[in-house]
Order: sequence, then structure tokens, then C-alpha cells
Amino acid sequence: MATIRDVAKRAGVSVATVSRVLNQNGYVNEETEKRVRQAMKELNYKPSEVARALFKKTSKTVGLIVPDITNPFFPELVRAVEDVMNIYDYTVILCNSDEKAEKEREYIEVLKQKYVDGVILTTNQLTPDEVDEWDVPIVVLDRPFHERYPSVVADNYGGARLATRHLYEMGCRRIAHIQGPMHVVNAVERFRGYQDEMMELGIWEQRLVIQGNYQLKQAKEAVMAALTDHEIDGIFAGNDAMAVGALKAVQQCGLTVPDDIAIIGYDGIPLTEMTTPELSTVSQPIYEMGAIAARILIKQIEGKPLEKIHYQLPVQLMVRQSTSRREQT
Amino acid sequence: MATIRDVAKRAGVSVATVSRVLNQNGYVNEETEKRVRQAMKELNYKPSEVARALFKKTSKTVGLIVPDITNPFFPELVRAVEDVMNIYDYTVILCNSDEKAEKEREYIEVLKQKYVDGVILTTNQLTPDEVDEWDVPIVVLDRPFHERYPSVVADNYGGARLATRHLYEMGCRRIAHIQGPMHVVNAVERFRGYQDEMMELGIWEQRLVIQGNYQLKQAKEAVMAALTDHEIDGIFAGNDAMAVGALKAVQQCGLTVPDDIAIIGYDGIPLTEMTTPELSTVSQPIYEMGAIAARILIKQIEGKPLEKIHYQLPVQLMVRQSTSRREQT
DNA sequence: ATACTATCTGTAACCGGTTACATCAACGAA
DNA sequence: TTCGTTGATGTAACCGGTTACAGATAGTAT
Repeated sequence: MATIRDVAKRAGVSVATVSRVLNQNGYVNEETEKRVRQAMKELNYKPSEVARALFKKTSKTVGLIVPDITNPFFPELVRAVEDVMNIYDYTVILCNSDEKAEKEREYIEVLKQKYVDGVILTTNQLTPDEVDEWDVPIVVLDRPFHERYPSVVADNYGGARLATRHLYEMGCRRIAHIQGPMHVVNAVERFRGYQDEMMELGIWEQRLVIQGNYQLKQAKEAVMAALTDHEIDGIFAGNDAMAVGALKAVQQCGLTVPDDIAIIGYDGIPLTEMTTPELSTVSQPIYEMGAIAARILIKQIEGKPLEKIHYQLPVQLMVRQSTSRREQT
Repeated sequence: MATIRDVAKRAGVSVATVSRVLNQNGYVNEETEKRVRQAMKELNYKPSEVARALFKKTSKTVGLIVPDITNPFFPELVRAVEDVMNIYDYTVILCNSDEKAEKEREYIEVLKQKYVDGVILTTNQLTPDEVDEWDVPIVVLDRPFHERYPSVVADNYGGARLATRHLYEMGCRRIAHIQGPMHVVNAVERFRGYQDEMMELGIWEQRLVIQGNYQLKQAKEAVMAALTDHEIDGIFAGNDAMAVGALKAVQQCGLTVPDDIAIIGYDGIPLTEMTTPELSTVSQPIYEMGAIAARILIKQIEGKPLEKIHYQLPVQLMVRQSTSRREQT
């Protein structure tokens, strides 16, 4: 690998001049610049990002911490972040935390040792106080966190109300909700949206709440159990995976969707269009969320002012077969 | 951030000694070591990976180039790579190439500038000659490439024969195949497996081959068209997404799966268990493939000998509802 | 007593960039 | 003529680690 000194020698100039050409700063004579560029080409010179990082303490790299890329909500988010970062010549280190605070801490430590310029967090078991000490630009994605940290989230509460009301309008009166894990903030918000809407509609009942953990399997079993207990005519699942679980449970019990029980999910992952019947869902602008988070992080890194630090994006009700009944109220 | 010189000063030793403690090499007196470790703790010292990388030309980082993380085959693969790399204290830079040679080249360039220690390629539009010049340890994953590059693939040819024969045994005689894109090697292999098996069974017909591009939508439309043309009683799709497309097409035409048409996919992604009926498929050991690739790469990086450079893992026929007929032959 | 070896530590060069500072030429203004 | 400014370039320190080499001490073999 050619170094800057090789280039300097070949072009008959000093390393400072080569560096000036490289960074387009300071004065360089046009003729000289040509010679330098020529030398670079001849030697196929590419500057070492590492050497540069050492001096500048910035590496054109960011960390992206997600709970689990295997969860179908995240690939699109990750893709968005990568796409935008790529445009601005940043590179993305992917980290799976499994929602474990310890893993998050370890990753942050490593990322800092590598001089990453910033981190996007889509998971969060940590306290703001702890994050304060990291001393790296942070953007929180998908999970609301704390005032002083820029964040990009969707309207979980509103989306949940939307879904609940939609089931009501489709004629459902005993609407169950499969909760996500209560240590995840957006699951709590969705639950609250559901609860408030149910109360406003005057049909709230504690026993319609089913405990879930965002996983298909567990949701399926929980719904199976719930179905035998008390009649239910609609299910609002805390995410799409659980909605599929519910769908399977209902079908397995010999009931039909949407006529016996209508089902709506949450997230809007591609999966929802692959089931039969296709699943209604509250669609989040996943790609956009990732893209915005990436842009905010870059602005922060480059010290530009953020015109806004908290983004709450609107969600969209996607009505598909799983809630499309004839007999509407 | 404390530097090695800060630690040295505090412990009353030279930087060389601190470095020796850090790397556990050379002679260091027990007492001295204690003082140094104490100083490190007090200053919360973490060595700069960047400075280290500059000197050692190794960064404890690897690149992972995939076509598109959004394709449901890849998250598990990526996760496996990340998990294993993490164990060995490597960090993973994720790159989406969209199967474009140009993007792959750009990424490699960037990765080299960052002194990555190796690269896992799960995509490949490039010639071995070109890759030769990269001068970075490479492992090719999921796509067979070239003799001299270590690779981890599944038995695409065998799996395709397995799937085809399974449909035959379920009573299908006019078995269509939805091809993946022919510029992707594993799609070609699956096609060849299908073709050979069909010939051996004496039921091969060129017109049963349907052009696909690994995408659900396109496959669905192609199958719709094919269904009206000539009767078909079984479909072997080149991947699971296309199998779902086929399923939707068949159902939309008022036919039932598996009784009118049996369907089997390929890959074994979680999606196949979410449809109704659940999809039979040829399951690849995705996680294991990623994990092995990661281990091989590490061995290469660390200069250890590989006992084997080409891994072809067995696939498994997963018989589910979409091919479970009563009337078998 | 001498030579040799093992243990322990420090100095300084090096990795490949960036940049503060110095130098020098040319030119216009005072 | 002198000074100030702009343009162009080079020297060398610096970023924070690693390591070759040298030097010192102590113990052991001859």
C-alpha cells in the first residue's frame, strides 16, 4: 500500500502539500496539484482512514445497536440507516444487544475505542444518566427515551387507538389486546392507547388483555388459551408477529378471520401481506424512521444545529382482509 | 480519554512497560504490573483501537457484504456472523450491495482503507481475478465462487432434487419450477437439480419452467399467468418468498393447496411457518452457515491452517401442510 | 573471577496521516 | 524604500499505540 510519503516523493513535493491536495484546503499551485494527483493515480494511493482517525479522532463510522436483526421489524430500519450513512461516506457497525443492558454497555465501550463518530440506539435498557457518560453523539430510534436525546419514533399511542377504533367500527365489541413486553416502552404506549380507546368506547375490560412478548409462538399459545376462556370478537396485537400467532390460533380453533374474529397487527412489516387472509395492521414508516435518524445523527456529528430533536412520525392504518367484514355497524 | 502515557506517568513507569502489561508479553515485574493495572483502573483507561490498528495494520473489524438485509434470508446469516465475531472480539461492518458489482468494489475499497482484517461476501458479481487483487482474507458465503476462496454453501443441487422428488412422491406429475435469477449461482444450481430430477423421473418439460427473480410479487404474477396456460399440479419455488407468491396466486385462482397444487419452497426462513397452509420447504442451516463462515474467516486472519476450505452443508426437507396430500402414489 | 543468561525497564523510532509554524517570492500600498 | 498581504511550499511535531534495541541487575555456570 502506498503512503502519503510515497506520493510526495513521486510528485517531488512534501507530504504537507499532498495532504492539502487530499483535503482541498490551504494553498496549492494548480500545476503542483496536477502532479500530485498524477502520482496518486500512478501509485493507486488511497489514504489510510485509520491514520486519519487517529489524528482527527473521528472515523467516519457509526454504531447501530438493535435488539435483534432477526426480528423482522429491524432489517428495513437497518437498511435505511446504512443507505443514508453510505451517502455521506459513513460506515455502519452492526450490534445486536438482545435488549440486554450489559451487551449495550460492552458495545458502546468497543465502539468508543474504535472512535465511532456516533451511535444509533434502537434498544434501551439503560438510564439517561448512564448514557450521559458515553460522550458520543446518540440518536434514539423507535423507542422514546429522554428529553435531551434526539429521537425518532412513531405515534405508538395514536396508532393503538386507531387500531382499536377500527375494530370497533368493524363491529367488534369484545376486543382483546395482546401486549408486548412491558419493559419495552413502545409496548406500554400501545397498551395505553388501546386502554384509553376502549374506555372511551365504554367496552374496557381488564380480562381482555393478553400477555405477550412480541413473539409469534408465545402469542399463539396465549390466544389459544384466551379463546376457550371467554368469547372475543376482535384482537389487536401489539406487533405483527403476534398477530400472525393470533391468526394461527384462531384458525386452529376452527374459527374464521375476520368473520368470527377480526385481527389487526402493528408495525406493517412485509409479512403482513403474506398471510391468508392478509393482515390489517398499523403501518409505521420504518424506512423513513431509519433514514431520519441517520440524518439527525450526521447533523449532530457535523455540529450542525438540529431544527428539531424529537420526531414523531405518523402511522397509517392498513385495512386488509383480516378486518374486512361485511356486517359493519 | 486517558492515554497510555497518562497511565505510564501515574504508575511511574515507561509506556513500554504499560504496553507490555496490556499485551501480556515481555517481562514485567509482578509488583510493577500491579501498579500499572491500578493506574489503568484509576484513569479508566481503554487503549485506542485506532492507534493500535495504525501500527499493527489490523483493526479487529471485518466487513460483511450482503445483497440486501431486507431479504428475509439474510438477517439470520448476519446475526450468526455477528455472534461469532463478537465472541472473538471482532466487530462487523454491514454492507448492502444490491448484487451490484460497482457497490461491492466501492465497499471493498472503503473497508481496506479502514484496515478491516477480512471480509465475508454473500454476494458476487465479481470475477476471482478481480478479488485476487484485494489482498484481504475473504470467505464466500451462500454462493459458490472459486476453488481458491474458502466457501460455505448448502447443497443447492441436492436440495432441489429432494424437493422435486418429494412433490413427485406426493403424486405430482406436472411439476413447475419458479427459477431464481440466472445470474445468481445458487439459483442455477437449484434449477439444475430440478431439471435432472425431472429428467430422471421422465417428466421433464421445458414449459414447466417459470421465470422468477426471487421476489414474491413477480413470482405471484408469473404463476398466475402460468396457471391459465397449462395445468400444473405441483410447484417447486426457487426460494420461500416466491413460494408464498405462488401460494397466493394459486389461492387467488380459487384452487387449493395442497390438493389441487402442492407447493414447496426453498431456504427455510421463518416466514414459511407463518402462512396458511404452512409451507413445505428445503431448509438450509442458515445460522450454522454464517457461524462457520465467521469461524473460517477468523482462522484465516489469525493465520491458522484450515482443515477444510469448502464447506457444503446438508439441507433438510421440511414437509408441512403445503405438500401433505392424502392421495399419495 | 569471569562469562553468560534471565529478568526487568526505558528510550526512541515507527505506523500514516494532519497541521501549526516558518520561510520565501511577488506585488501593491504607504 | 519599507511594510503588509497573498500564494505556495516545506519542516517537524503530534495523534496513541507497539516494539527494536540498549542498559542494568542478579543469579548461575565455568
